[in-house]
Amino acid sequence: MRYSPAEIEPKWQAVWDADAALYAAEPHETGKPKYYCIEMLPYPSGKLHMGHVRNYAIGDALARHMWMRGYNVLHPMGWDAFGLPAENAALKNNTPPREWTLANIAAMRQQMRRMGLSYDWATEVTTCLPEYYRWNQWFFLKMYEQGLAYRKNSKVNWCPECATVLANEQVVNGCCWRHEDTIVEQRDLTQWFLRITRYADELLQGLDKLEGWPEKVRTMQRNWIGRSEGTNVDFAEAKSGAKITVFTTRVDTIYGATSVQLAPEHVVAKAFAAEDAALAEKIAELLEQQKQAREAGDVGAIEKHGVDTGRFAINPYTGEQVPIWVANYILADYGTGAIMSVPAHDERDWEFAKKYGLALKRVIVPEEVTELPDLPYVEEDKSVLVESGAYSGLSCAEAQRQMQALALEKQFGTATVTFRLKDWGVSRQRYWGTPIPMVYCACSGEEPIPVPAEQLPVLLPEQIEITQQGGSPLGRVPEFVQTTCPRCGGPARRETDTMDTFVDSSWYFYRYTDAHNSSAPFASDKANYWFPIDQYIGGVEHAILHLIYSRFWTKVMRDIPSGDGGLIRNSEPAERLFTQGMVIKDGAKMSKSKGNVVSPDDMIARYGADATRMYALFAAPPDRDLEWQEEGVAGVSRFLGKVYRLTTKYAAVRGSAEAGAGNGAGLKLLRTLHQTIAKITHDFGGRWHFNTSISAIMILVNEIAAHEAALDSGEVPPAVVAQLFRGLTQLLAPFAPFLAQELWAQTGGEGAVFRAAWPAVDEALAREDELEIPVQANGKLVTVIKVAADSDQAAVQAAALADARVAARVAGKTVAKVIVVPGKLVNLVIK
RNA sequence: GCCCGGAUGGUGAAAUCGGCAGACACAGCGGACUUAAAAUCCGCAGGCCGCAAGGCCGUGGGGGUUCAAGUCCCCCUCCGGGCACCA
Repeated sequence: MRYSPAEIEPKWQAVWDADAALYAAEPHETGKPKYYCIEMLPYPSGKLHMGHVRNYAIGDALARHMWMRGYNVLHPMGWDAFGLPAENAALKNNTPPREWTLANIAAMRQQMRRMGLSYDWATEVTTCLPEYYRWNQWFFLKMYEQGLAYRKNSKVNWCPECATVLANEQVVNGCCWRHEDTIVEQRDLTQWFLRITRYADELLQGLDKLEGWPEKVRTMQRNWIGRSEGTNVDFAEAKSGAKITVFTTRVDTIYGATSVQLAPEHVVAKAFAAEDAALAEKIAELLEQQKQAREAGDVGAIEKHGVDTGRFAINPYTGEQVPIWVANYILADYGTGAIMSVPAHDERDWEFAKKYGLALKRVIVPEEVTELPDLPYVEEDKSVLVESGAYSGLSCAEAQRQMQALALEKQFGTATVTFRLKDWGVSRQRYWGTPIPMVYCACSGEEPIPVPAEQLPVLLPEQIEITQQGGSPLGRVPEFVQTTCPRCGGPARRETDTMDTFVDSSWYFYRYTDAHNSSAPFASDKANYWFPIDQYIGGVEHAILHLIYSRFWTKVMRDIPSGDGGLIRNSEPAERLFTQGMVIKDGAKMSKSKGNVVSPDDMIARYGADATRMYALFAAPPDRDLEWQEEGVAGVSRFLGKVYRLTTKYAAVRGSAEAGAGNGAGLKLLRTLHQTIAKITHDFGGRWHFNTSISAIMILVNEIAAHEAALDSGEVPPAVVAQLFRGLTQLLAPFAPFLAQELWAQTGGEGAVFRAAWPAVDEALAREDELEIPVQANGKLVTVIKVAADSDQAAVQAAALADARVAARVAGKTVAKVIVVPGKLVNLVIK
């Protein structure tokens, strides 16, 4: 019988599908430790791609291993089911988004089953269904109550292709994250925002404690949050006394400020423009330049331009008047939209001042160097102030402290912290998303009225006509828009924007713990049992989208009063995060346009799910990019064929365990088995280098094949043969579950192989009794000697020196020193 | 510019704590089996010199520490990723 995954895999798939309890989590009362392992939920595009296969192969191996280690494992799967592709498909094929999405889910669920993934389908979450999204609305109302959800008019990112607003996190290099070549426009719109900035500090500080997260992700989040400590200082416009607050991180350089620079949209700049048509025109020009640079995605490349307003501002520290300029490189939405320009000590200010011939004044010098450094001198450490009144002679840090203290005392400024992170814009002018549960009524003017919680869900109407023109599609559905005001009972209209789909994925993993709760998003005790997630696995592309939003959501839920605490206890969603590398082909990310897409279906049809999954784990360590080579899959398939041939050949051999290891071949094989168990157990506990785990299994199988004659002759005791193949089968279970299950059954195993206990390492059996010790001369290999494992240093040294090749090398020279590293090597220092 | 990764045979990679560089595979070459092929099995395989024994060189480059460096330290190059006139 040849190895035939096409027969084995569907057979076991049917058995597993019929057993609902197989992958189900157990009740909390079980004495077992819990283990919550999840992979990021996919968007139901209709087909799995290789990136999914890799992601799920990693998570599945881990979940199965943890079951075998005796944990109570929660391993769920769900669907990030709202989003634009469903609407686009509707436009193209005239299929309702819901129908399209649910059909895709069914197809992908089927693919996952075919892959043999161990999900507990009883906890499946589909975010586009009302039983899920009603809780998005519920959370939205809670946030509204707490001032965390609010509406404001502002400049927002608009993708013309998506015909909707995007969050800052969804703009990549000035383009849409979904349409890499579509430049995002800036529009003024009134939109809903979630106040993620309220948690900015906690989100930042929490990163230090997330030791189980990749440093890379933590760094990306730190950069994204962009905390910057500084000082707000109020300058006064000389004529009107109008306040111009500037933000600076270097208040110590303020005696060197030679101008104030305003963003083109700054209120004061607008006020000046209103009185001066020529100036207004110039400012409009600057604004246009800035807008274009922003839309080109490279504000950094903007050529600096500015205009002198002819007005002056009074520096509150010096009483000096400095000219006020408007410049295109000053951003209205960072800091206060106004800066003080210190050309002597800032690169940008230096460049700008040189271009326009503005004054410069040196106020910081190195502490010790006698020669004055070239300008701009931006060093802050080991530097002192000069020409700065009473502050002259102070270190920069001390000057900052004293100057902040004065500003506070005289009430013209304050120490302040500025973040790059902006509030999360969640309104989307699209149909296929969660309706925002708000109502507008004449009785409250422009103030929105929340839909009462008992009226949730606000259902998304189905059977509507979808177009991309003219704003939110829901706005053209009168049955949806027209409603009754919850406050006055009169006619009112609903909010017609829907929520960003990242809302859905911000808390979905809590819902898994209580997926069918119809009175709450989940029960706190259930979430508290499973959370935090022990291991979260997904792509690094979500480092500053999903992974920052879901950290925010977790903190919000913790702060929602419930019972004697919050809704949950944990402050972070996941203890450990693993970001797997991309799957590439011919050196590039797989994409339709490049024509280098490898279909998982094809691979499974040709080599089986086991070989496909196992190759995804074998070809590279999981955190690195993986180059897909079909020959490699064929190689793994050949290997599995070898395992099948050998195991089935000896499957009927049984023997009493007390018979002992025997000697020779039997002992050697058992030793390798236990060394392999030790290695793989260790890999799961630490580095997750499954490529080396699988190579260890290959070494074991090669060793078995090399001893086939001894197995045939009966030289190896039957108990050893049985133990060997049982062990091999168990080691294979996390990586090739179908084949492992088949062989488990054939070798007499009961039930599911991945519910059998993970084999224990017999340390004594694993230990070699003879070691190969390399002998070096001055660090270069001379020979390898064999010594008994328990040899002491003197014995090893004697054996090394007794070796003929060593003697030949040493002849006529002096051995100055002998270094013996126990169990490792001998190095002779020869002169 | 700042920050985080990375660079090892023809290819994917291994070397977990400073201790035999290239495990395990893929591709290749040679052989067995076969009328032949596929499949399978056995063997060879970093580079250079050499019939061989053996020697020399070799982990992006340069320096250093050490009995010993892919691994530690300093400097540099290139590649990938993040942030960026952010005041």
